[in-house]
Amino acid sequence: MLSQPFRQEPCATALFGSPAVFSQPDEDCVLSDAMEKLGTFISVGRNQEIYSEQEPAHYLYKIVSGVVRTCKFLIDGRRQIGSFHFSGDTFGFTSGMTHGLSAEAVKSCKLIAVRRTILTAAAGRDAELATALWNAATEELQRAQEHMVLLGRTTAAERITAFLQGLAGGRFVSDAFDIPMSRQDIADYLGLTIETVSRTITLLEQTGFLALESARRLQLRTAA
Amino acid sequence: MLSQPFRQEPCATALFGSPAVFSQPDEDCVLSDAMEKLGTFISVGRNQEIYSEQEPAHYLYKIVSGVVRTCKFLIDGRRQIGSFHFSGDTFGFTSGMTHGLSAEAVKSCKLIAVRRTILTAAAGRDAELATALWNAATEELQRAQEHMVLLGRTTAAERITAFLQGLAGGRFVSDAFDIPMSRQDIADYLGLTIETVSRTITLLEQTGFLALESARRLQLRTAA
DNA sequence: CGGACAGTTGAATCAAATCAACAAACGTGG
DNA sequence: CCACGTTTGTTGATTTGATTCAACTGTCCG
Repeated sequence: MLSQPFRQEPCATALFGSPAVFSQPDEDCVLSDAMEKLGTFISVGRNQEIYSEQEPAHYLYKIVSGVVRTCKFLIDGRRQIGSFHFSGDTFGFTSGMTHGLSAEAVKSCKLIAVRRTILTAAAGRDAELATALWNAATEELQRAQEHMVLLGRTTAAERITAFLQGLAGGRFVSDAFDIPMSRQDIADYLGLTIETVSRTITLLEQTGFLALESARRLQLRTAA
Repeated sequence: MLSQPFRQEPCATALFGSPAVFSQPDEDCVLSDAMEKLGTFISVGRNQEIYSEQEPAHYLYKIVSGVVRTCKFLIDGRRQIGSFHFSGDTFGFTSGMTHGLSAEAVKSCKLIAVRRTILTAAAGRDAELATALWNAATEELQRAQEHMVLLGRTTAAERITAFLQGLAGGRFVSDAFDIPMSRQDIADYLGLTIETVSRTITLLEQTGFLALESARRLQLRTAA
């Protein structure tokens, strides 16, 4: 199973030492297979909530198709998107009984939902599955850690560049691709405002770093 | 086992919905006990490196005493501290074969190091330990997710406030406590500069939010 | 066609960074 | 114990990258 988007090419800007900004292709399918076997199928529409912050965490989810964002809100409405998830990804990892983030469909999604109790029970009988679960959690942790660097220590242009390269994944340069999320989603993911996102993309286009086919579709050029 | 620092009181500013900014007291000691049994004892001096980014990840560590920071560097030297760890904490979780962050002693530390292979083998035989490992990883993930909100969507004053409240933990107001890390460490943790950290602390002192006993020791007041 | 979003662009403002100087604390050795 | 250099922290003046406020354009869809 090759999850199409979000594989990271050797970073063009050479800013980062480590390669993977987003989720990688799922090498051991132990977890995936288990979820398909144990889970039930659900559909959610665009912008529909899958679960919300503070809600008891009964399920883990695997994405069959679509895109999901997980996010946190401050009381005054400020929003931080923690991660985007794509086909093949598993999300919903939580410590404790309740979700720390909410999850929403960026566009309509087909999901497989597995009860945590069932999955952990299966993991108790299957050491390989237990390891796969642990790996999935640490991979998500690693992505979060990389994202912290982006949020804490980089400029708007660097964030947008890294984000788009992550989206483009292993694609060849000059292959155009779709941006499934809105500018507001990108802004809330990168810790910026919509205006800055828009301006910076325009700037990168003028620099020749990318070419916009439409607002939601573009291609990257190698040149810095 | 009560790890002294870093328990979160109900957030005074009511900014955040969720309680735990940092590590909580270790409720199930399964992991801790296993590590003590399987691990070897090591000492590291102040600012000494425990492991570095990209290095093969052979060990997990439990802190007996001292404070550890984990961090990532950009090629031009910019640094982001991902987390601070205190007595009782376990750190060194990694997906894949190599560490994604480096770890350094903020002040001299006594650690217990356990080979990953040994720990995962033990987890294969002990479902309870496997669960404990998974929990530890997801707890770290949750802290990372909360930190992303801080880095992406809050002001300098909010970051400093949240950080100091996290450090103070469950202490009573007017109990003074030590700050084990430098201003530079705080800055690199919160995505700020030393100057801004220093200025903001001064500001919070003038506001009456806190009282500085010395640069490395202070007490919080409830009043905003 | 027209209303509602979604995205872009411009001008003014501001929070934090930068550049620079100073002060306080620390450790080391005479 | 004090002198001295070094590190760590504070404060001031200025600059700047990103935000804010505001207007405008493009696009989708009944």
